[in-house]
Amino acid sequence: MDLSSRISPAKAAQESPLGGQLLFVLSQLQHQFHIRTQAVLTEVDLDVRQYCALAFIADGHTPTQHDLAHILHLDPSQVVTLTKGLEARQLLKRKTAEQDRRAKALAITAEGRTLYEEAEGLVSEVEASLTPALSRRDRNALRAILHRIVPFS
Amino acid sequence: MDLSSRISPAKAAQESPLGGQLLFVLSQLQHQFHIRTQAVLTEVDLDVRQYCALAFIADGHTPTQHDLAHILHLDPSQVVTLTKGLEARQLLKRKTAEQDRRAKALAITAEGRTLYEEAEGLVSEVEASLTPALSRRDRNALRAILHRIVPFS
DNA sequence: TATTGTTATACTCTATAACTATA
DNA sequence: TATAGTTATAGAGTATAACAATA
Repeated sequence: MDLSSRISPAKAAQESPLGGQLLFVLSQLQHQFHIRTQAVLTEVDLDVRQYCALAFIADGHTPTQHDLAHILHLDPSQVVTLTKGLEARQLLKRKTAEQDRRAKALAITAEGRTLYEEAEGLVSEVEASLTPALSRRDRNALRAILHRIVPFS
Repeated sequence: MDLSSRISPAKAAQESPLGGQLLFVLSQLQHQFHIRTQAVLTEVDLDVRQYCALAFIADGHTPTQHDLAHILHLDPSQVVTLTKGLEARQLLKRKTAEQDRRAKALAITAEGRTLYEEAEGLVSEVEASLTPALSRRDRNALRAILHRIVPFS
């Protein structure tokens, strides 16, 4: 079989019409971030979803489960499992919100913050390793561009 | 309840540690592209996956199912369903590859190309609508940056 | 009457194993 | 002996419906 006539699938994709579309490029990039982040987070026994939940509350603000479901695009029923799991490990607390006794206010614990900071270091390394061609300034510029495209939703 | 003291979940996420991380920003952006593309593609009765498969072969090259599985990060068994569905609609042909009779060479049909071109127009509109703050030149620059980060995998 | 969270469950999607044909 | 594709099925992940408590 004439191997020399076959280019790699990756190169073929890049050169095909698919390779020029943001839909695809973003999907590929996001996929790389996800699997590589998932891999490093095993070191702190977290998955990407748990990490994002901790990152969301790491600055000390206390959103509800509903808020978390909204920003992570999860069903509220999935957030129950997610937050209970983190609470069982003492990484966050779920306390009845005083303004609305139906809601649970999510608050990070001291242990949660410590673990988050360790995890954040690992995730930063992934970010750096996936953007080797970019300086720190370039990475910040990219972040700004991406924010400008969709100012969250 | 004091609504004025509660900011929106989206704004809270943007201002939280989460909002500064490429992992999250890319995930959000990719999610927007996916759901909005999925929505417009109903007009041509395609989903995002089918669209990507057609885009991959739209330039006339004839990858195998294995190649398609690789670039779309799908299990080979899923590609069977995907490609058979498109073949049943005469949008592509699966013919035994002459160099390797185990493999199926995927080739777009005339009808497939016509439908793809229509779909591509719809997807371009989504891209434009999601990047309103960017000129066409800026969008190309972004594509280039993203390609530079991860030159496919 | 609507909303938050919760549970149980149905549903969908993905991964696995076993197989055929070919290399 | 390994690989491409295929099928059936197991497993994981997600969405739905019904409910309790609160607004």
